[in-house]
Amino acid sequence: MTAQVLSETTASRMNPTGAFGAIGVRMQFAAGEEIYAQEEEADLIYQVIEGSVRTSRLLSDGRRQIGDFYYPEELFGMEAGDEHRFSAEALSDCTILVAKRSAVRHCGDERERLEKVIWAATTHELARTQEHLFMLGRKSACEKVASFLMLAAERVRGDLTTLVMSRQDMADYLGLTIETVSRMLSQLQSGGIVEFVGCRSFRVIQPSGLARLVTA
Amino acid sequence: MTAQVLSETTASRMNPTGAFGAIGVRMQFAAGEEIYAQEEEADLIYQVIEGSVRTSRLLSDGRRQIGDFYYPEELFGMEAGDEHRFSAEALSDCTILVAKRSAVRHCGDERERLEKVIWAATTHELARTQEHLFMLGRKSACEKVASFLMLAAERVRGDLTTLVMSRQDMADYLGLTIETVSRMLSQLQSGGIVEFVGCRSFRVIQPSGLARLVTA
DNA sequence: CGTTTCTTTGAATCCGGTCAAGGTCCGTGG
DNA sequence: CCACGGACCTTGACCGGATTCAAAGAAACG
Repeated sequence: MTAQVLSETTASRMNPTGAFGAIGVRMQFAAGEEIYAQEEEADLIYQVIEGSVRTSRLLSDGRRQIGDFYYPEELFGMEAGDEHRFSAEALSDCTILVAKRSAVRHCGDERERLEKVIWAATTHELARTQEHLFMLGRKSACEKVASFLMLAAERVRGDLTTLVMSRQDMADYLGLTIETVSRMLSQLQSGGIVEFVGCRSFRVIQPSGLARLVTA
Repeated sequence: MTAQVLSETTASRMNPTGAFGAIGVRMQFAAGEEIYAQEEEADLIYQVIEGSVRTSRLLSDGRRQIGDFYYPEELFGMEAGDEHRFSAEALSDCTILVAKRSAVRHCGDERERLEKVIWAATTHELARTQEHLFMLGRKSACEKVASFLMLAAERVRGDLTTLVMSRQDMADYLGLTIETVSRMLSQLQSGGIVEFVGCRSFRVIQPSGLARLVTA
């Protein structure tokens, strides 16, 4: 890990309201850099301050599954019961707040609040993972891609949504190949459901049409 | 829910060491009966005492995804951030210990222990879900079925493993059809990897062959 | 402006799904 | 005790959606 650790005082000066306040340390990661490794045991918990992060799991033969994408303010790294099943990498250059879980215990009046925050993030993570699971198990390629776009669009205010990840990342999140993702995107576009502006930004033209494909 | 609620004193007499001790209530469910519904909000947490349970999610068009299977001593129902994304049904006749989460808070000296138990179960659940997610996204039909058998066999001591679920349940857990599951089982059997004794019990003949297919 | 990387599109292939038939296991009742 | 019926499981033939392989096009970068 070649990431740069900022001093705790600097961190506090820059963002005194990060989820972990005094016990967190800021770190910088360059795009593509690993934040933690698969099978690494860790007592750490992370919060995105700036940039975005993906968690992924790699098989020896190169197959990859992406767990999730994380954006500013979101916590990640909760799943380490004993060790991480997924690794985490910076999608873009980013700033991450890192805190030691065991430090929460010696945190006095903050303790209660911090435990609540971590608990909420963990159950939220579980819910998201279950949603993702369902999508992988029972949705067609077209429904998967439509769901993905819909989720991305919901994160944004304003009608233009920009994707922070590559087609390969989308494919590995959805359990598809890049070619299939690309084809489905073209199909959704020629069907008048969405419109792309360059390959990383799009606009939903027919929300109802998109919603129908998502099949909740 | 037509399940029968046993009195708390009866419950305590029958199993004084259930995870939730005093605050738990025993309930009986018949095979196939629903324990809680999809989208039901609940502050409850459950422990299998006897029998087995599956969680599942149904789409309006009939597609179903099974979340997981639960066996005696295991906790389930943790994912209700706000509401359940999956329903839970009894696979066989079973006895379930049900406790109110909010009751844990007023539990005196037991509180610490109970919170720890629930926390452990939740992170364990998250880890299992991630494992399952990976399987659905990136494994072939054969690898999925092999993984399923391996997991089932690991739960058991002695060489004969009995499956508590139908082929349909397996298929809906693995994101496949019953026909494909059946074909893969036949294939594993004719390849000398496993041997079935009736359609619900099997024995692993070649552990290394099975492990190779699981592709960790 | 050239090079590299990422994305799209097309054609051929293959894995898993669909449809259909037959088999097995069990419980019920004659 | 055996015959019948229904639920579950297996197998086969065919089909189709997603992958693979290949090439062209677009975008990012120095």
